Amino acid sequence: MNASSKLKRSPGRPAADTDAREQLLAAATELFAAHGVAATPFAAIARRAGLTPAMMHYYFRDRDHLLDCVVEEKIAPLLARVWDPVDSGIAPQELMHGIVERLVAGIERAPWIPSTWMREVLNEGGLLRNRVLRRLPLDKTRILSSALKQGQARGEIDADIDPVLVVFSMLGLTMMHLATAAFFAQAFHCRQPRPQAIGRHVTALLLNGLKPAGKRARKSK
Amino acid sequence: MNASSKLKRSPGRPAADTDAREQLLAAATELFAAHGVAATPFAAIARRAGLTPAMMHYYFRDRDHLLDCVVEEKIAPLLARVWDPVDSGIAPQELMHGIVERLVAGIERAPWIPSTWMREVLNEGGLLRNRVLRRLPLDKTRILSSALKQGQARGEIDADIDPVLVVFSMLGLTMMHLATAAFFAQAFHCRQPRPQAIGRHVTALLLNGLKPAGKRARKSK
Amino acid sequence: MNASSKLKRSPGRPAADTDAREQLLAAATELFAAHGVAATPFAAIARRAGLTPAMMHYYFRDRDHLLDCVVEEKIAPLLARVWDPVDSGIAPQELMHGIVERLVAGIERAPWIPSTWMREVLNEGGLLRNRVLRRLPLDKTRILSSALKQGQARGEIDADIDPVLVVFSMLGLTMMHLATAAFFAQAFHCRQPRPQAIGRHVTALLLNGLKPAGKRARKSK
Amino acid sequence: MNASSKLKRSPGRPAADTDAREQLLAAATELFAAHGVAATPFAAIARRAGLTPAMMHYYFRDRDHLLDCVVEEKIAPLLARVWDPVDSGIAPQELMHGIVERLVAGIERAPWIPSTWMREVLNEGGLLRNRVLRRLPLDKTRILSSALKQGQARGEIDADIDPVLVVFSMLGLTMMHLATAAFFAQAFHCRQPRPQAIGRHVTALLLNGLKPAGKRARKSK
DNA sequence: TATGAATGAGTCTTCATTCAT
DNA sequence: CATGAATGAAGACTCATTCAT
Repeated sequence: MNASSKLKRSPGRPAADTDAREQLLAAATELFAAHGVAATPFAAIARRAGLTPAMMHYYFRDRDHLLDCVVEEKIAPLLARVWDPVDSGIAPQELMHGIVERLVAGIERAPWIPSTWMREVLNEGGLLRNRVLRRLPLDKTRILSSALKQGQARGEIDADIDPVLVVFSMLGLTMMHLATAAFFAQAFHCRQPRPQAIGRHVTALLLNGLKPAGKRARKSK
Repeated sequence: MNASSKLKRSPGRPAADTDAREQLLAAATELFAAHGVAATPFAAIARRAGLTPAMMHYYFRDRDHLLDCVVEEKIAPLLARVWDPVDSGIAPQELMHGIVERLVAGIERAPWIPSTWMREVLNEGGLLRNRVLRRLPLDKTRILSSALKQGQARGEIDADIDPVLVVFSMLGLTMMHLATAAFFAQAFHCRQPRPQAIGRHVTALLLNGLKPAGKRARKSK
Repeated sequence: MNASSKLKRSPGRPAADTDAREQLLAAATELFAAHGVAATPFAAIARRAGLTPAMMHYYFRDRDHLLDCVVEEKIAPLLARVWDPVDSGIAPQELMHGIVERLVAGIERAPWIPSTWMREVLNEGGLLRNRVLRRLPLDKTRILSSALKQGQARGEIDADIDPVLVVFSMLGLTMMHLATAAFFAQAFHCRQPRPQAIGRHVTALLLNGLKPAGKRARKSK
Repeated sequence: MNASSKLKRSPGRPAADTDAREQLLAAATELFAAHGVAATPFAAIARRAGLTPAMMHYYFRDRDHLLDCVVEEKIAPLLARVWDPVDSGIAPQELMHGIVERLVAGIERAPWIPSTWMREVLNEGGLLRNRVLRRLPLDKTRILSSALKQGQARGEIDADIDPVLVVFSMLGLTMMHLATAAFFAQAFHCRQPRPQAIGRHVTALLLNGLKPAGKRARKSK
C-alpha cells in the first residue's frame, strides 16, 4: 500500500480522520457492490457512513479520485497477495490451486469484490476497468500461461485449452460463483454455497479439465 | 414474440411505428451493454435512435416498462431457444455441449447480451435480475442437474462437482468469456478470441472436467 | 444574425418559445452587466425571467453555450452595425465621429453592453474576451488605423498619437463613460450625463487631440 | 499604512505573521485581477500563497473584511500618492500631466490595479466600488475641475469639454490602456505597449484635446 | 499561530416525466 | 404519431465559515 496514494492522510496520526476515511471507503465498496459504481450517488456513500456528502469531497476530491483510491487501496493489494507467490518452476496445477485458494480467502474479507469485479472490471465500459488493467501483474500471469503451455507440450494438459484464456476462466469462474452465490440460491431454491465449497468446485472443474487422464481413470487402468 | 407483450401497437398497421420501436429497443440494448442500465439515460437511447425522448415514453411508458420489454422480447426468447431442446434421456455431456453451442450462436446475433447478463442479471442489485429470474426455464435446468447426478452415481462424473452449480459455471463461463473478449485482448496484448473459439474452449474445459478419464487417456490404453 | 447560431429554434414558429428564449437572454445580459458573468448564477437568470433553472439548460445547454449565444446574437450584431460603414477614402476624423455616434446609439438600446464590455472583454480573464476577439472586424479597424497614419504623414495628426492604440482609446473611452455614468454622478454629486452628451465629450476630446492646431484657435487668431 | 486598519496584529512581533499576511494580500490582488473578486474563492487565495484556507479567516475574518483591507492598504495609498501633489495655482495641463505620470508609475509596482479598477470600481455592482468611493480625494479632483473651468473661461480650453467628466476620462483612459495592453497586442497582432508609452499616448491625447490651439500652432504664431 | 475536520448552503447540470398541440 | 415546452427532483461539486486542537 503506497502512502503517496492517499489524497489526505495526517502522517503521524492515524486517528480520527483515518477512521472516517476508512468508513467512507467501506461504505463506498459496499454500495458499489450492491448497485454498481455509476448508480451509487456520492451522497449515499456519505449517508451510509453517517457523514455529510461534503466529507466525501474532502477526503476524495471527486468521483474519479474515489475510484482511484478504491483500486489502489483495496483491489491492488488483493491482486498482489493472490499473485505474489506465483513463480516459475511450480506445476501449473499447483499454481492454479493456490491462486483460487488465495482469491477465495482474500474475498472472504472483502466480499464486495466479486460483484464489483464483474460489473466494473470485466464489463466493457466498467468504471474500474482501466484502473485495474494497469495494476494487473502481467508478469505473474505470463508465468502461469507459460507453465500451462509447457504442460501441453508434455501432453499433460489438453491441447484444446487456451493457456492464456484459462487465466481468465479461472479468475472469472471464481469471481462469478462468489458474486452469484445468493442469486444461485434464489434461482434454484437451494442453500447458498459457502466460499470454501465454491473454491473446491472451481478447482475441481479446472484441474480435471486440465488432465487428459483423471486420477480415477489412471487408477482404474 | 407475444403480441400481448407489446405495450402499444396500432392493430392494423405494423409498419413505421414498429420500426421505430425496434430501433429504440436496439439502441437501448446497445447502450445497456456499454454503460449499464442505471447509467443509460432515457434521452440517450432516443438520441441514438435519432428520435426524441418523448417517443420513448410513447412506446414504453417509463423505465420499468422498457426493462420489461427488453427481457420479454429479447432475452426470454434466447433462453427459450437455448434450453428448449434439453430433454431427459440425453447424456449430460451432450446436453451441455448443445447448450453452449446454442448460447454462443444466439449471442452472435445479440452481442449486447453477455455484458448485460453479467451486469444486470448476475449481480446483486442488477436491474434485470428478478425479471430474468422469473423467466428461467427451471424445469429444463433441473433435467440437466438430474442427468449430472445420475452420471455421478454411475461414476462417470467427478464427485467433487456440484451438479447444480455447474449449470451456472457453464452459462457464466460462456457469458464471461464472450463479454470480456475485448478486455482479454487488451489485457494480454493478444488477438480477440472469436465466439466459436470461446465455445470450444469452454466446452473443452467443462467436458474434460466432467470425465474422470480423458479421451487421450483411454486412447493411450 | 445567423440562424444556425441558435441552439434551439422552431423554424416556422417564432411564437412562445422564442419569447422565453429572448426573455432569458435579456435577463442574462442585465444580470451580467450588474454582477458580472462569473457572479451570475444560472438560476438567477431564470428567476428573473420567471422561469425555472432547468429552462436555461433547455435553451442554452450550459454556461458556455449561453455565452456563445450572447456574443453571437447580441454583441456581434452591434459591432457589425458600428463598423460596417467604415470604408477607405473617408477622413479619419469623420470615421471616428461616425463610429462613436453609432456606438452610443447602439448602446442606448442595449445599455448592458458597456459594463459587460469592460468587465468581460477588456479584462484579462474576462469570460467573453476570446469570443469577442474572434468577432472583431479587424479589416475595418485597419482601415481606420491606415487613415490615421496617412493623416500623420500629411502632418494633420499629432505624431505622438499611436494610430492603432487610438482605436482602443476611442472604443474604451466611450464604453467607460457610458458604463460609469451612474458612478460618476454618485462620486461627484452631479447629474448623470446623458449618452448623447457623453458622445459629444468623447468626440471633442478625441478630435481636437488629433489636430495639432484647433480650428477655433486658428480662427481666433 | 495605518496600524488601526489591520484586523489582527501581534503588537510586539511584526515578523513572520506579517509576511504571511502580506503574501495572502498579494495573492488576493493577483487573483482578483485575473478572475475578478466574485470569481476568486477564498481557498484559491490561500492555495496560491501556500497556506490553508483557514489562515485567510485568521488574518481577515471574512470576505468583506478582506476587501476592506485591500482597499485600505493597497488602493487608498496609491490614490493618495497620485493626488496629493495636486494643488490650486497650478495649470490644469500640468496637473493632468503629473497625475497620469504618477498613476503610471504607481501601477508599475502594482500591476493588478488597472484590471481590478475597471472590474470592481468602475462597474455597477463592482465589489470595491463603494469602498473606493469613500476614499476618493474629492477635494483634489475639485481643484482640477476648477482649474479646467477657469481655463475654459480664459478660452484656453475647448468649451465642449466637460471639466468634471474629463477627470474620469483621464483616469479611465490610463487604467483602460494599462489593463488592456496584453489584450490589445493580442487583438491587433502587435507588441504590447509599455506603460511609459501608454502614459505618453494618453497625455498627448488629453492635452492636445484640451487646447484649441496646439503648441506648434502657438509657436508658429 | 496554525491546521485539519466538518458542514450547510448554494450552483451547475442531468434526467425522467408530463402535457398541449 | 410525434414533438417541443416545461418542470421537479436529484446528483456532483464548490465554498465560506466554524471549531477543536
